[in-house]
Amino acid sequence: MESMGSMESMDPTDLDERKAAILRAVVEEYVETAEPVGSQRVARSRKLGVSSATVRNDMTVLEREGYITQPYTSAGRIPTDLGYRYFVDHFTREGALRVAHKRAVAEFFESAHRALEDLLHETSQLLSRVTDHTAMVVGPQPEVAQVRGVQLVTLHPGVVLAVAVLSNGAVEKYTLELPDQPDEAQVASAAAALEGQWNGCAFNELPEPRPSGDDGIDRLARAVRGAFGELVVARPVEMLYVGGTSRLAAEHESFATAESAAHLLELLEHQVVVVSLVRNLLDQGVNVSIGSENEIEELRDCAIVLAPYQVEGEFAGTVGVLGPTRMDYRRTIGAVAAVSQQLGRLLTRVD
Amino acid sequence: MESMGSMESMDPTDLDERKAAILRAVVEEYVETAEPVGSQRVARSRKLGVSSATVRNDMTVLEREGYITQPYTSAGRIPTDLGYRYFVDHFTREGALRVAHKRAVAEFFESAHRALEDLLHETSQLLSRVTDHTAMVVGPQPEVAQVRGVQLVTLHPGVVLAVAVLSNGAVEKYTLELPDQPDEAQVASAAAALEGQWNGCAFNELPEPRPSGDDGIDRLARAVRGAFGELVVARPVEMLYVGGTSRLAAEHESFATAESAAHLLELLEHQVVVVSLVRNLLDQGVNVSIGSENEIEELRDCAIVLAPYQVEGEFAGTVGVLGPTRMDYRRTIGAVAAVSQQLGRLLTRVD
DNA sequence: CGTTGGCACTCGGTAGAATCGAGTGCTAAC
DNA sequence: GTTAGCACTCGATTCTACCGAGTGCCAACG
Repeated sequence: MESMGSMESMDPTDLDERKAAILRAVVEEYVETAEPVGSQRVARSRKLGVSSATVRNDMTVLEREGYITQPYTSAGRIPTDLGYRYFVDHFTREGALRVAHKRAVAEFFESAHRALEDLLHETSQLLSRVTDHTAMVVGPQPEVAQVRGVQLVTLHPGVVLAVAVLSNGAVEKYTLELPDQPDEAQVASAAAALEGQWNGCAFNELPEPRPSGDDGIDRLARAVRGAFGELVVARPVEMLYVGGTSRLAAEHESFATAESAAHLLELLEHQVVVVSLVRNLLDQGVNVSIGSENEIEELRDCAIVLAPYQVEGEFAGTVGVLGPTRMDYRRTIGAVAAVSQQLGRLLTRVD
Repeated sequence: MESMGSMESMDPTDLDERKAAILRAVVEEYVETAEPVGSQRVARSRKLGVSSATVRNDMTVLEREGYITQPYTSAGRIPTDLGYRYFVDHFTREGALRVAHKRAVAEFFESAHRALEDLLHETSQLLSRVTDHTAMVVGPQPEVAQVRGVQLVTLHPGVVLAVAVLSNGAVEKYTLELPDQPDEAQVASAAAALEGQWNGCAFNELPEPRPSGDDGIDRLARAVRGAFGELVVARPVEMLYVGGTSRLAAEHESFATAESAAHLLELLEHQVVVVSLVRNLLDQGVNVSIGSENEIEELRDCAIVLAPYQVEGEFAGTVGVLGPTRMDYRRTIGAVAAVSQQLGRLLTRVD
C-alpha cells in the first residue's frame, strides 16, 4: 500500500468512474476469452467514448495500484486477485443467472424429497451443473440435533446395531460387538431405558445411562453410550458433499500446472479440512475468497464462492462452489445465492 | 487371426518361452519408465543370453501377433491391450504387494469398526492409497437385507421420519409429509404394527400393511409403505464408494488427452453406470478389463481390476481400481485381492 | 490539463530448417 | 537359429527468422 505516487484517486478503496469501467471491462473480457485484454479491445468493445491511448494511461494507473497486471512485458492486461475483488465488491450486487438455470433450480427444489443426505448430495450436483464449477454443500451442524428415538437391533448373537434418530432427520448408527451376548429381553429394555432417558437430549452430550439393576442391560447401555460418544468425536464436523469434481479437471486450462487439479481433488477428499476452511471464511463474514486471499497454497489460483443457508431463520449450513479465479462471478454468485436460499426454504418446510 | 505366416508357434494363446519373456520385459519396463522399450534394453536388462538382434526378430513376430506395437516407425515397442492381457494371464498368478502396504491393509482392517457406509468409504481410500489408483467399492446388495426394526418419529407436526433398520446393518429412512397430522398415539401404534408385520421381511418386497381399523394409522402405514417402496425403486443398485479420484488427474500423463481425466471423473459420478459396469464384468467372470476390452469409450486407455468379496461365503460386493492400462498389474491385483478378502472377513465377523 | 495520434520497441507464438540419436529392418556371415 | 553391421526413419530438440498485438512515451491538440 503506502504508495508514494501523487496521482489522482489516492483512496485505494475506490476508483474514478472510468477506471472502474475499464477494470470491469478487463475482468469481463478476460473471463470470457481467457486472453490478456489490450487497450484497443477495451476502447472498442465498451462505449467509453475515449481512445485506446487514454485507456492505456488509465491501465498504467490500474496496474500501479495493483488491480491488473501483465503476464509479460507489452502484453495485454489480466486482472489480479485484487482486481477480481474490486469487481466482486462493485459489480455483482445483483447476481444474475440464466433463465434456464433459474428454472432448473426451481424445478429441482420443487420435486426434491428424500433423505437429507441424498438431497444434499443432489444439491451439490445441481449447483455444479448450474455454475459449471465444482460445488460443495456443507450439511447442517449435527450437534444441534436432539435425540428423538433410540433403537437397538440384534443383528447376530453378540452383535447389536444401535440406532439413534435425531430431530433434524439424521440417523446415527453404530455396530456393537459385545463380549457377553445379551438376550432379546435385555436388548429391548436397554433400548426402552435409553430412549426414555435420552429423548430430547442433545446428541453430543448424552448423559450416562442410569443403572437399572440388571448387569447385562447396564453393560449394553454403557456400550451404546460409548459408541455414540465415539461417533461425536470421530465425526465432529458437518458432512460435506462435493459435486462435479470433473469440472476441476476440465478447467485445467485455467490453472497454472496440470497437477494443480490433482492437488485440488486431493484437498477436496479431506472433508475436515474443507469444512473448517468454509467455516473459517464464513465466520469472518467472507462470501467470496479469491486466490491469494486464501491461505491454502493449493487454492492460489482458485476462488471460492459461499452462501450460508438458513433453516427456520437459523444458520444451518453452507453451499458454495470452487473454481478458478477466472470465473464468471456474477453468474456464480447468483447461482450460489439462489440455491442456498431454496435449500433453506425446502429444509425449513420438510425438516 | 487366421494368420497365413508359416512361422513357429501358431497357437495364438501361447508363446514360446523366450518370446513370453520378451513380452514380459516389454510390459514391465514400459510400466516402469513410460517410454517405448527397445531391443537393446530388453537384451541387456534381462538375462536372456541372446543379443539385441535376436530380440528384434522376436519382437517383429510379437508385433505381427498383436502383442506389442510401435508408437511410430522405428521407435521402441509398447504393449498393446492384448499384450497386457497376456501379461496378466501369465505373469500375475501370485499378486505381490509391498510389505508396508500389506501391513497397512492388515492394520486398517484390524481397527476398523464403524457404520458400514463409513467402513466402505474408508476402504476405498485405503485401496487407493495402496494401489496409487482410483479405487471403487461396491457395497453389498441391499435387496437381500431383511427388516429388523421399524421406527416412526414425529419431527414436526405433520412431518414424520420413517426409519427401517435392516439385517445387514443398513438403515433406510424417509421423511414423510402428511396432510393429516397423526397424533403421537397413532404414530406409535402404526410403528408397532409395521414392525410386527414387517419383521423378517425382505426390504424390497414389503407387504401392504394390514388395515387396523383406525383410519389415521392406516393412512400413515400406507404412506410409509409407499415411501420405502419409492426408496427401493429410486435406489435399486448397490451403493458405490469412490476413493482417490485425485489419482486420475495425477495420472494424466498416461492418458491420451488432458480432457480424458475429466471424462473419467464424470463417468465415476454416475453411480448407476459404474455399478452396472462392474456387475456386468463380474457376471462374465472377468476380473481384469483392459483398454479396448471395455466397451465404454472413455475407458479406452484404462484398465479395471476387480475382486468380489464374500460375506458368510456368499457374494456380497466388489472392490476394484480404475487406472491407466499402463499400470503395475501384479501389484494392483495383489492389493485388490487382499483388500477384498479382508473386507469380506471383517464383514462376516461384524455384519 | 486531459486526451489523442504517432511511433519505436518488446516479446510470446509460430513456422521452418538443421541436427541428434535411439531404434528399427535387412542382409550377410557365423 | 543367432549375430554383427549398416543404412534408414522419424520424433524430439534446438535455432533462427518473423509476425503482430500491445505497450510506453512523446509531442500535438482542443
